[in-house]
Amino acid sequence: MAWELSAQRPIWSQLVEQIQLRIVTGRYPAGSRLPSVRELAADASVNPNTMQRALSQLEADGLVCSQRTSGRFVTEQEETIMELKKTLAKNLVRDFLTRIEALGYTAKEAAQLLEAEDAAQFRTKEDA
Amino acid sequence: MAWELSAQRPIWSQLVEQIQLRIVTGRYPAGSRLPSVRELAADASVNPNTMQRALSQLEADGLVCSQRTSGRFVTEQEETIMELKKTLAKNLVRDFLTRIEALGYTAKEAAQLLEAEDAAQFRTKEDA
DNA sequence: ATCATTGTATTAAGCTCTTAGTACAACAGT
DNA sequence: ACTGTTGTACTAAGAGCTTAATACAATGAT
Repeated sequence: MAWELSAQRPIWSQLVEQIQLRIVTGRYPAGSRLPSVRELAADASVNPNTMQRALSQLEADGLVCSQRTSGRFVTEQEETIMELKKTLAKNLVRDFLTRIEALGYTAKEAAQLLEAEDAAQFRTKEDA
Repeated sequence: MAWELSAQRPIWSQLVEQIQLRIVTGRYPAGSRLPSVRELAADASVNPNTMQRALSQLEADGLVCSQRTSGRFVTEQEETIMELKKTLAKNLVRDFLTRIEALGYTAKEAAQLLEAEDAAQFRTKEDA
């Protein structure tokens, strides 16, 4: 999955989310070394300062730690990562429920919409 | 539902979404007169210019129309409103599916998470 | 006719975000 | 010892968002 950045929100914030995603999905495994700030920035077509800001945030959250001159590493505590994954999922679900109910749908109807959309995506993939 | 504004995204954009919500849920019925720009701005604790920008966007989308000096009115075409509701719901579902799958969950697991969270919310409401 | 209210427009200031460019100390590899 | 890479820090500029403060023409109510 490449970097997907929108101008509608702070880029550094989107970078935080997408690096989190790469960590919880194992693309950046626990304890592994991250690409350098400059490398990540170039890959995302973003200024190094912006990437640095995102990484500082991740470091403040305890998800990565920097070794000053040898690079930056993902935390070795796999439990922290699993917990993050659960939190992200729970927030996603909670936000979705809040929004869909604000629109006037019940949770049951939301589940039906979800099934319908999933089936539609499945068909699209099959056709491809 | 009061105005819920975050500093993380452009306020005018959030105002657009929340006014859309008030329209599709019938709080601002089709054909009805909206509060004045200044009134809405004061209610949302926002600068009139910011509210004006949101309303201009809604007008460009054909959801409201202004009568220059007598006020602004919700479109009378209820079909437009119903269509917006469906579109908003579909986008919500699609985005949720995309994000939850990016986290590593299948659509089925997502549905289970949804049920679990809904049950949790139900319990919370019962306790209150 | 008068006056308040309507949408709309304009200018200025302050803020955050982003980019660009530069710089420095600490370490690894040679 | 030297060189390149590392994270980190700083300044400057430009863009967008928000607020503040006005201003104006058109209309409705009185």
